[in-house]
Amino acid sequence: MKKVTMADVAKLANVSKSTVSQYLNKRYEYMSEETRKRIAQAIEELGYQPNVIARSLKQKTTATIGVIVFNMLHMLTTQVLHAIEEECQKREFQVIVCNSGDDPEKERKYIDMLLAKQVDGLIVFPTGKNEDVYHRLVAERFPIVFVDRMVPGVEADSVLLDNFGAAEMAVDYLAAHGYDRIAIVTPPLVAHNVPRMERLQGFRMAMEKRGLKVDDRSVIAAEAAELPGELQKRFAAPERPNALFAINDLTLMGILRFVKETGIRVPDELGLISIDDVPFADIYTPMLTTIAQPTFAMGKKAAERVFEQMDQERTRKPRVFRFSPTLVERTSIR
Amino acid sequence: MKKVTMADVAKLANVSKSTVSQYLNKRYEYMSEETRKRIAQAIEELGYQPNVIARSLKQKTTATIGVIVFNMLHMLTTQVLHAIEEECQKREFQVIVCNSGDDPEKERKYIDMLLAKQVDGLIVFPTGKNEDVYHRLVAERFPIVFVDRMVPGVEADSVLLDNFGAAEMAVDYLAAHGYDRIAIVTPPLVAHNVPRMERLQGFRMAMEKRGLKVDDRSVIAAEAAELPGELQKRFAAPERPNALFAINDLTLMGILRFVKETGIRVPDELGLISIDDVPFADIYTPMLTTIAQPTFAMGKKAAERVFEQMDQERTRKPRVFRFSPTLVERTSIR
DNA sequence: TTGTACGCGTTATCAG
DNA sequence: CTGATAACGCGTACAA
Repeated sequence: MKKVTMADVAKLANVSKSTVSQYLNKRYEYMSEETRKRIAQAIEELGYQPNVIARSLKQKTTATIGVIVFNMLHMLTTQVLHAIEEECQKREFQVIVCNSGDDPEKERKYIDMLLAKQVDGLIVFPTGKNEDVYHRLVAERFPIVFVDRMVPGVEADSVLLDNFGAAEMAVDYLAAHGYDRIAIVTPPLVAHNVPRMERLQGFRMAMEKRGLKVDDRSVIAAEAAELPGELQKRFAAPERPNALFAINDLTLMGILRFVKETGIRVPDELGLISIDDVPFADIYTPMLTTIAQPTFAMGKKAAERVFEQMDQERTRKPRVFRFSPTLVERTSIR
Repeated sequence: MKKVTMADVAKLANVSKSTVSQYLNKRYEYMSEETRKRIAQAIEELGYQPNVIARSLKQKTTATIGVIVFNMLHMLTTQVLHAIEEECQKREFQVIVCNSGDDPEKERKYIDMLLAKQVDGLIVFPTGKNEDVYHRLVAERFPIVFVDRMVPGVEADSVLLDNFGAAEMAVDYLAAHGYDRIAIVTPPLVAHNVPRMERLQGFRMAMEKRGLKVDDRSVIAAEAAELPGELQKRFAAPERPNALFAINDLTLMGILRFVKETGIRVPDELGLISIDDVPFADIYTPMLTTIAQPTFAMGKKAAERVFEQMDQERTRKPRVFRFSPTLVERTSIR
């Protein structure tokens, strides 16, 4: 049933495979009106569909890119993916999506599989732990771009948030609104997680610049599940913070849970700001002031860059694209 | 650089291509320990990666399935996709994700592209408007399963929520808790959107069974953006509802926006229940009572079914899998 | 146990 | 303008 091939079309149209191939590739110029029609009709009649696999084998290109993310359920991922897909759609490219679950082993395996499948490019939200693979890819000039996180030492295009700026923005806004005991809330800090560290650095610098002291108690780091408990502890101690800066939506959730449990009043007792513009931000009471990432633009840029790398042979120096966050003023800050 | 092929390995190992092929396909049995080692080493040395495309051409199978969704940003989609990906991972399959944006044209185009790419199966959140294509696929016994929505008249595996039961569950729960003027809130009703219609039917039946009257004013249908306005109107009129049943998360958002604007007190003035378990359900005040879809199980089942269809030649009669929703009791109902 | 030769469906080259 | 014929990289009878 699906076995109708170019040869069949050729036979029916009384031409050779080559001619049919020409036709399919729109090289009509050297073709009589007549044969053209015959071929068109034969194709129609047989319901012929070209076999892309065969074409790929010959042309060494698959019109496919691979995307490896570390958490499919994360909203950032979803939105960036969406933008990537949209950009690929324009080019008639398709996207293979893989979820590494932030496991370097899986990531490596996926990269291998995707390469074996001859994808034309790769967009990776990297675990950061497979430097050797990344290096090899870059050395081979294989089109690749990192998103959200970068890998220090690997010279590849990277599409990132201006994490430093985002943290600074948070502190400045909080400080400008009269909060002086600000704590940053984050998942556990691990060195290879660049955005996390950058946000922390940005926080530290901004605090110092503002003359606000930052000590152990200014940074609250915990796994999402433990966060409410951790916060309880911190708020039981003296000099409790009067403002919290959540590094991402997940920690925000933890904070909100804590707030709900204890009944602390936001924004009067506690100012709240976070990175990532959660969908319920303006439905919550109070409405949540956030620092939004331009997820769509980031996804789009990532896709554009792979394509550019594919198109140009020459060795363009890899670039790091820093995207500016947007402050969305709402009412979780007085 | 990436041009190292089986022939190269064969040459270096001093064997023929076939032997290398044997090796790669783990047919070690007919191979001396010695040659095996030589091949292994040659592969290592050259960094050889088999070319899956060539293999696919020969074997007519690509270890790839296509998934076409109508809204990548919807949470249901994300979660189902996640489950699908996970299931594919076990089988070493990969997933090409396409977003139709609920546009039948795009859907059709994507199906064609995926078939041309020789995917081994298809999972579709169908727009419902391409019956001819669906029929052709089913007639050809091409592995396909529908998710979330089904297409009446097309005999294919479908993985769906028990929409009827979900609506009934909502009404029963509301009624049991003393609410008697219940309205259903939904996006515009269009006949080909099966879940929407099923939920409406379930609502109607359940209401009648309970002896609750349902008239024009019991169903509030509007585009997400217009919803708050529509609700305003409805609540200005006499006999305003004292409970709302949101058909999905999007309409829930509209309701919440309306509630926030008008200051209506939930659950005292207004009971609230909705299908889809939004992530902020237990963070919101009051905590939102919801009817959760088993998204993960649904995605898993969908993947399992494509695989089963692929595995068995014989014509199994297509089945419709109805998944039961789960009531998550919280406090938006008194 | 290993090698030869052919086929998978297209595209590219180069005569005709 | 059209048609042989040779790749593309791999799998596999069949032969040795």
